[in-house]
Amino acid sequence: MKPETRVLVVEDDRSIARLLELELEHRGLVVRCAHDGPSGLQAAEQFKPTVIVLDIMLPGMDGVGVLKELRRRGNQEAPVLMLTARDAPSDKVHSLDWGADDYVTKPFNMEELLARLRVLVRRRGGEEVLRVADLEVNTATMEVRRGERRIDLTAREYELLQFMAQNPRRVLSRDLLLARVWDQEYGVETNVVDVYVGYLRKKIGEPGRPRLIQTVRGAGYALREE
Amino acid sequence: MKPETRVLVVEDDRSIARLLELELEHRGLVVRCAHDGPSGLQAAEQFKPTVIVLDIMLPGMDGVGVLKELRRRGNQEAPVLMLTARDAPSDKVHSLDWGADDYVTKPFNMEELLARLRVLVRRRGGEEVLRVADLEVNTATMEVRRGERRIDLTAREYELLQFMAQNPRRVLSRDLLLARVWDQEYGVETNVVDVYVGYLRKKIGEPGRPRLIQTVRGAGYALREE
DNA sequence: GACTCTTCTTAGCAAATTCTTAGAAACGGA
DNA sequence: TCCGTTTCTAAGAATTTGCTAAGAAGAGTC
Repeated sequence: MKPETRVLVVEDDRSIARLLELELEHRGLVVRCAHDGPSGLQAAEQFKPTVIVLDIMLPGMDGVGVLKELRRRGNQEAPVLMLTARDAPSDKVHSLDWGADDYVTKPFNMEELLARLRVLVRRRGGEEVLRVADLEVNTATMEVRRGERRIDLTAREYELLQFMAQNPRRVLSRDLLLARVWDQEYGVETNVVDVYVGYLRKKIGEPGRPRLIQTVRGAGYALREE
Repeated sequence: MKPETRVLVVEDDRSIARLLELELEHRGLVVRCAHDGPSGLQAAEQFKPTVIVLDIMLPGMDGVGVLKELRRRGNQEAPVLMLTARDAPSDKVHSLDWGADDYVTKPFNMEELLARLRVLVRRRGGEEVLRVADLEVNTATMEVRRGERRIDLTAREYELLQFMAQNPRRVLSRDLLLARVWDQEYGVETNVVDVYVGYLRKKIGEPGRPRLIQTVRGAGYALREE
């Protein structure tokens, strides 16, 4: 997930909100919390989140109301993940119907929530095509092309390339890549990153053209032209 | 929902019928009520509804009978939402089996009923025939063809294929497919998806042509040409 | 009750992927 | 240029993943 992914959590239960905030921040996301409908709406305007986690039960205005209002305004593109109570099955139908993109029932499993969040972020805008020079990464179909040529990547190779394409020009340290692509804790001794950069270079390289993945000695790698 | 959406309610309990009528009209739908099977059938002919809400328990001829007759006539394209009693689970199977498109158990939640109705209407109004290469999936008749060849699928196989056809080219993870097609909670360990993809491949495959359902190793499956 | 059809599980094989290792190559400061 | 450090890469071991056959369980049908 992009480091600059912004998550708005709208949840009146402070301890749940706090838990979410900590977990999400731990994953490198930028988090903002709101504890009722109106402030949630306001935050959606100001904070411009990439994705919104919305509790269906809120004081003042319930989650469905917030959702409706968000969709009515129309300027709100962020996908919405609903938090619903286990014993209110009709809510699911309802919220999906009003434009929620997915839902998780409380009490939720954090891994599941993160997984669903990741899906939403990835598919934001439906078909997101990342471009660097003549390299294209389609995050919906997971297709990678270099000019006309289609490139087959393994899962890991793809994840690495997608992450780099989401952060073009930026120098990404091995530690960062390990954390984001390999989910590794800090301080593991390995050179997988180097190895995979090697794989990618071999696959996306065009003879006679400069490499897109550049080595920044002592710092890491960067995906960029020239 | 489109304002010109026409709903036929076939329900012998006058107060329930009336409630539905008011609620639906309040949402801008055009409503007609019938209180027994034969007049329901007649109304279906004359009123030409977009969608039919049908009680399974009716005097004279029960809902399943009406449904059968509707489907037998064939000129009746409208999707049918069944109203079933809570304690008659076998009815559900029956009615879905006879061509009902969805059902709601009584006593029903009005919001849920509306949501389901909306889904049915949208499905109708939307693309009826999904196409990927020379594969056709008719969501109205549930017919599947590959070129000239008609393909017989089981219910599950069909649901899986329809979902994939509704998301062509896109890589669909096993988790997503489990959630959408199997209604599974997150985190279940199973390989049903793989097995059913295998079934589909065997049925929709054409010798000497590349498979339409592609495996994206480590990620999921995608329905696409080439 | 036997038969059929469908759904789903299990288990084992085959193949692809992931990651480690270790030596080669490249780099940059003196 | 030389040398220590960093990066690259080939090769192979270990693990994971996907596919399929076979069959159990359940429901419907004759």
